[in-house]
Amino acid sequence: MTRTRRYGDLDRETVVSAALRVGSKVGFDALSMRNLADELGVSPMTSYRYVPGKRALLDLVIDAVLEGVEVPPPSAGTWDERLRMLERSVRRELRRYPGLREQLTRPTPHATRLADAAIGILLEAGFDDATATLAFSALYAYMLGQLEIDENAAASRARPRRRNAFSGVAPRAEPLHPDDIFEFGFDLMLDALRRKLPAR
Amino acid sequence: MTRTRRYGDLDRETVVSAALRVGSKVGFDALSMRNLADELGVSPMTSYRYVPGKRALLDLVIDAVLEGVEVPPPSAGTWDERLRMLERSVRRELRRYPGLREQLTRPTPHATRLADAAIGILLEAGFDDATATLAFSALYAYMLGQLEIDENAAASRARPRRRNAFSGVAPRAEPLHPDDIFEFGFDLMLDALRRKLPAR
DNA sequence: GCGTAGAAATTGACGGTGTATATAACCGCG
DNA sequence: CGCGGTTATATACACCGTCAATTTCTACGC
Repeated sequence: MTRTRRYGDLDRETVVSAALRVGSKVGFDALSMRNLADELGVSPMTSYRYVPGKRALLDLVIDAVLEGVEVPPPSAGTWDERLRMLERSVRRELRRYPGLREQLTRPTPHATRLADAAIGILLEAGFDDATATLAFSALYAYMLGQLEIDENAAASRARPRRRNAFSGVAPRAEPLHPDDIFEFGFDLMLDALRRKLPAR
Repeated sequence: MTRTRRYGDLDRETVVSAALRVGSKVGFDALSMRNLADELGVSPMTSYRYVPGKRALLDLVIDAVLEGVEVPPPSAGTWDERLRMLERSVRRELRRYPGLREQLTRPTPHATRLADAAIGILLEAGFDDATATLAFSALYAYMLGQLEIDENAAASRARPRRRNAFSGVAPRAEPLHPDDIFEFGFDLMLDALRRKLPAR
């Protein structure tokens, strides 16, 4: 496949998707410009013609992943249902590529698109600017944190070292599905938010 | 200072605290076994006699920082007040060392001590095992996520590149203090949790 | 068909990383 | 003093991101 590459047929998108592939295979922490070049069947410096550097490449990868998330239209349900769908989609997409999350450190175009959408939903629901902003921040932080926790837990599981729970999955209860853990906290926030809404 | 070092007077604790110092100075991402050695006035491989490797060193650093957090005793207030104090302390400690948080990937002894304490408080409050676990996970995830968000925001601020909000601090509202943002979401969760408590 | 400009890809190097291994320096004890 | 074990160092390896110089290729005018 990547063997028969002809002179001109490399472009930014090909590089980005190869990076996504390599990252998924070896982990995004182990993604390097060199093994990316191997995947492309090309020498290490070649990618630099299509991408300014590694940091920028990762931003592009993130953005490509987030591009797949679509915002539920108003017809999809009430504000809280739509918010849940949106946050679930983002979460699902990020969980598809473990290790990518920690690279999400900057407001890429699609990240801001999704943030704006979430805030928009909150504004429509009747929250004022400040509250909508705060609520978004809370929901987003929660999602990020929950992702981080279960990536760490998954990593611990992979390298067993010593059987030890914690990291959100407590010692006493039998292991719960990450989705259920996630929904629990999300519900807490939505419940409290609903109550903050001015009566209509 | 680190100049007059005599033969035998190096130990694990000295190494760990030097690592904490270097990390605070140059950022924990830029902490290396080599600049750590410089700080200690010693050659690069020396630290390996006191610490198994870099990953383990970082765990020790984390644990040392978390050691400083004390659990509020029952006399300190109601369950929710104590939970808030605890989470605030952890947050404050982690914020003191930006960049350390992303190294918190494993259940070090003091991390589990604090997690157990938090779950303990929830159990005392009257939650059953499963709910206490879930609630802890939610509160902890939220704190982690909020820390991540404002570390990223701080990094963006440091390297201005392009004036752009997002990352939890939305475009429309004037910048809020991270503490206020944090408390907002924390309140949401506590409010909802209080309501879940079986009537007494 | 040929020559050539410009794009595309490569080569090689530099300074950095974590760490395995082998060696040297030191100190206390007999 | 000498010897043994602890402690520190030196050296080396494989890998990293990326700058700079160079080579290879392709498309186009003649």
